[in-house]
Amino acid sequence: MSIANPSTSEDLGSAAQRERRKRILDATYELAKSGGFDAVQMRAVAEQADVALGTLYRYFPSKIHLLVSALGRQFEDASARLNERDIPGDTQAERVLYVLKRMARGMQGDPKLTEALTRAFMFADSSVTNEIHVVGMAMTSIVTHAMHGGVPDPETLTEEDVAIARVIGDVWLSALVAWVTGRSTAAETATHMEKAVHLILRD
Amino acid sequence: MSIANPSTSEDLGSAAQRERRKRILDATYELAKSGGFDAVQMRAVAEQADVALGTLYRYFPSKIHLLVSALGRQFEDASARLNERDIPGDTQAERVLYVLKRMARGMQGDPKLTEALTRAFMFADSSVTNEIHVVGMAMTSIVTHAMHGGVPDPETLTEEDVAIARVIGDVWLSALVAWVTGRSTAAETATHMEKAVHLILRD
DNA sequence: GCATAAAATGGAACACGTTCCACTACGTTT
DNA sequence: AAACGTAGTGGAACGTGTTCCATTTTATGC
Repeated sequence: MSIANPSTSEDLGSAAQRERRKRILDATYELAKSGGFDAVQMRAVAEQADVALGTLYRYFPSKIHLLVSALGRQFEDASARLNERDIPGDTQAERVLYVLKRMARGMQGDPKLTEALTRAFMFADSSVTNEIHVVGMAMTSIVTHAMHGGVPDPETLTEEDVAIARVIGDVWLSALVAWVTGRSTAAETATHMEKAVHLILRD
Repeated sequence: MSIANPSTSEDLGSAAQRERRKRILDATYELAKSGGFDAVQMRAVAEQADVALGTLYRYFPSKIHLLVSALGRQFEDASARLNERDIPGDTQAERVLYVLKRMARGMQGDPKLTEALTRAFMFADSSVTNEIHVVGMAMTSIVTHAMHGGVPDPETLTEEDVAIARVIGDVWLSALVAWVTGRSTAAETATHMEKAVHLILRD
């Protein structure tokens, strides 16, 4: 009984199980990318991952868990990639806007995928806390990293910085939802984020 | 053919239609209040409103439209009530926090209702733009009103003010979602909002 | 009043998330 | 190698949002 909760546990189980989990997340990714939230149907995911429906549910107890886990993987990748290099910009605001715009560009390139993952994130309840936390940490890490123009030294990372990062993350999430649901355009979203960041980070 | 889109149209139709619409929204409210999002089942709403299922769908084309419309009614009421009186507090931050706390208290008193309405709001797509807009306007109005400590004179209401109100609204929404989905407590939410508002409004 | 169009009704039917179950395959222990 | 427990399978079944349709009721124009 090594995988009590395969979606969050550190213990990833046997090679076969890791393989299955990967196939499932890959199938989720593909379906989300081509058809958005609605296209990620549990039967379709199971079929494309070559796994029985029951098995899918053993690995991920709901569609929301599945999608939020996929989102977590995306964010961790993005965070790792961004943390590799230094962030250009002379002020905190400039650097934060740089990474936000970069992320926005990535998301606009895959609108269906973004829609699916954002929807899931917004719909998640407390049973998805662990998966959500992964995403929240990645987001905070990305913003604080940008604020400091490099990997944040734990010394210089104040409470205040984290609070700021969270507020920016909140605004970003709201803007993202508005964009994903077709209530605002990409350009409006960009303008809004720009205003918000300058409001919060007046270096 | 007077009600092409009864949920958003200004033309509210005949008395019988207005009456039906009200019964439906009341039923939605009751069900949401006692059982949250999941309890607002279309068959249940129809039955409680004493209306056929098909009729319910004629008035509100989806569960989301229904719930967001109910949310709009709530917000308009709240906005109207708040705009009646002056807001106590010496600084913008104090006044804004005053109204946000007031609203938070109201929502915490009806957690199921809040959960249902917030969920719907987060899940709404572009087909619900009109209903969403009602909510957004009410929110902005509440915040700008608080910032100015009274009904905002259109003269003194700058672009900047509106941008600030929107950012605060965004943070508030994110915080609300976190609370509603059980990912943060009421106390944490309050603290977070306090920090955010002081960050944004440094009078 | 009557004819006609619009709205409402009751209920069947469909789609997809989720649950459940009987059965099979696989790996571990002895 | 046999027995046992866990994971996986295939598929039926259920709940709820949504659609559809035949029929009845209500409203409107003449």
